[in-house]
Amino acid sequence: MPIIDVSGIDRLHHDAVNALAVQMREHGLRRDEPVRSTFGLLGDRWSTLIILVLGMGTWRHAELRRVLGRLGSEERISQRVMTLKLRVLERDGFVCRHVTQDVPPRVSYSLTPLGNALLSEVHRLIDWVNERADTIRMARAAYDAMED
Amino acid sequence: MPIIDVSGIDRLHHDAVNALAVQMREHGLRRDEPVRSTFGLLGDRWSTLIILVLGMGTWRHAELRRVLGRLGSEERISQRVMTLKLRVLERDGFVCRHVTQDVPPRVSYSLTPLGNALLSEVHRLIDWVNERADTIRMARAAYDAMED
DNA sequence: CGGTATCCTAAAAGATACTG
DNA sequence: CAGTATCTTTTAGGATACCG
Repeated sequence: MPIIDVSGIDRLHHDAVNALAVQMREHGLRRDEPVRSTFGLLGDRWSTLIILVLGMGTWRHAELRRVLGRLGSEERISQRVMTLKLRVLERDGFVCRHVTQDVPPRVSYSLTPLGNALLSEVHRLIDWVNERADTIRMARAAYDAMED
Repeated sequence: MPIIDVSGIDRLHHDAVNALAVQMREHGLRRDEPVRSTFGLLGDRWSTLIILVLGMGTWRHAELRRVLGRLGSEERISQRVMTLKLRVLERDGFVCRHVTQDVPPRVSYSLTPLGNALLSEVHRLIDWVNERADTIRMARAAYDAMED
């Protein structure tokens, strides 16, 4: 019994499509489930950078913001977006938020063990792409040149 | 000689920040360079799904669009966006586009060897997240419960 | 059939001002 | 200091119509 309606889909692909459909329904490939949301983190403008910086240790809010701005060349992260991204990372268990009871309060952020594990995956993926960066750049040049 | 202006940044982090800054300038962590653009693919709404489906073999344009729509539950990918995403994937060398000289032309898409290598990384990353999906879900539940 | 052009909506991100 | 609220800009994505 097919999981998805395969009418109009090449017979050769029926089984494979159904297997993927099962994976999507049962193994969290839907939006807002861990797989998609984590992939989303990797792709957004700041989350991966935040994880890389927090990989160096614990940071105060203000310092973290400064260094993110400096790393991203001229671009700065707005206070609003940084808080937003840190909240999501904290909610998913990648980032830990420490607050002292001083006035004004001192807030600092660091990676959890889960966050450090994600950092390893990020590093692995960065290395993977870098090993192929020239291939990609050449493919781009070839494609752009072919556009007559 | 520091690569970035470290004034106002905790002394403890100077060296690490500079190392990351070097990596960002020299190893493609900037926007539109392979690392960031590839991470972007992983995070967007359709590219990863396209790679997973093309991992099953060669697809005609119309069929690919149908099956993507079916997989994403109710959501459909618009023709415009599918062409757009496929173009980017083709330009970067992940996807191969075949055109026959029939009238009307028959266009089909498949993964290149580089695309298949990326597919492996995607699968690895999906597995990594799935192994931790329950941890993430529990972190979310705890965070949401704590919001008084 | 596959692609493009045009227009429109929604989501992400930035700027700024204000608060405990 | 860190966070929130409000407003604006930017970008991603969708709907539709039309073309070769």
